[in-house]
Amino acid sequence: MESQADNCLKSTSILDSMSEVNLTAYKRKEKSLALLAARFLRCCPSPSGDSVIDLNAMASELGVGRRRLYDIINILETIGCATRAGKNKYTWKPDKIKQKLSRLRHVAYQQSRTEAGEMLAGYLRDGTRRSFSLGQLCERFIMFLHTEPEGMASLEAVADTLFPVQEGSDPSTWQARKSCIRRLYDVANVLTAVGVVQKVHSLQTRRPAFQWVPALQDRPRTASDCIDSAPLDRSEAPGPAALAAPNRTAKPSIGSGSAFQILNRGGRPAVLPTMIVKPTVHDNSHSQRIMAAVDDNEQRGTLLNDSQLVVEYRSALSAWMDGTATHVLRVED
DNA sequence: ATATCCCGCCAATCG
DNA sequence: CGATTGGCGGGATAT
Repeated sequence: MESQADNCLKSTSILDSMSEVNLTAYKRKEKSLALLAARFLRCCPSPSGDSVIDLNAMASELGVGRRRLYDIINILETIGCATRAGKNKYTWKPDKIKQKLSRLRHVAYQQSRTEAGEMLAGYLRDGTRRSFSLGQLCERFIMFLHTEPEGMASLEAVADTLFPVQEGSDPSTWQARKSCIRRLYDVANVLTAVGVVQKVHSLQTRRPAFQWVPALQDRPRTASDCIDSAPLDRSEAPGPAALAAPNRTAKPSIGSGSAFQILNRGGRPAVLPTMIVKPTVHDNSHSQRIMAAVDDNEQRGTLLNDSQLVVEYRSALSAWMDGTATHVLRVED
């Protein structure tokens, strides 16, 4: 039932049936999950405090079948801003996002990459029940970003870890990996709509990737602009500037100016980058301690050893992810 | 050609 | 059973 309403054609329509020819514009973009998720969020009761979301109402409101809404709800659930409240009913909890994300980050720093990989790998094979639940992938995706430099990674990179595949593996394994990536697109798209991540283009790889959005406020943005993004980074030569300004940066966060930027230059191995931190302000006792150590290091003109670097990086990145950072991060080679 | 990823069939699950 | 959830991937659309 409910065919489309996009007609408004003005030309032929003869008895054709549904070939491909003319008529146009079918606009696949407008049907994207990302856009639908954005509209979905706009329909969610904005005021804090829990409220109810009715799938059927939402479906008719957005003029879409329920199937797609499940994709969105699943992600929102794993992000913590919604919980099942019964048949066709969900409770909207925008205030819980930050809490859930913090938890995921904590876990991310606890386990190793291999552990993460094994988990999903375990899904495969086990009878015939190989499954990539959107929720699981969503959590893994988020945790993975937390362990990547600048909280950025391409979906292929995510798949390489979550679903490692051998060189001479059988076709079915590669097919599974492909399927994994397809799902990751779904996850990334709704996370983009929520504002947790943003699509960017890796400076070195030049390939599309997704990056964690710093300082996500407590509630999801009433996405309306988060539509697609236009990263575009033409130049190839870092040039003298060497200050490849932070690509995105939507807007200056509210009140407290969480001045914190990561300047990256030169292709570094896909590991944690070497860096020097320059303290400028400090009001957070926790990060203050971290910065002190780094500052000391700087005066000595020496670099911390690898293990220490990792710790420093993560601590600083952690603050960045939270939007509580009050220092400038400078990455050097 | 390659990167994205919409659409909806149909299998679990629920009630 | 029918209805609700939600894997999965064919193949169309965007670049």
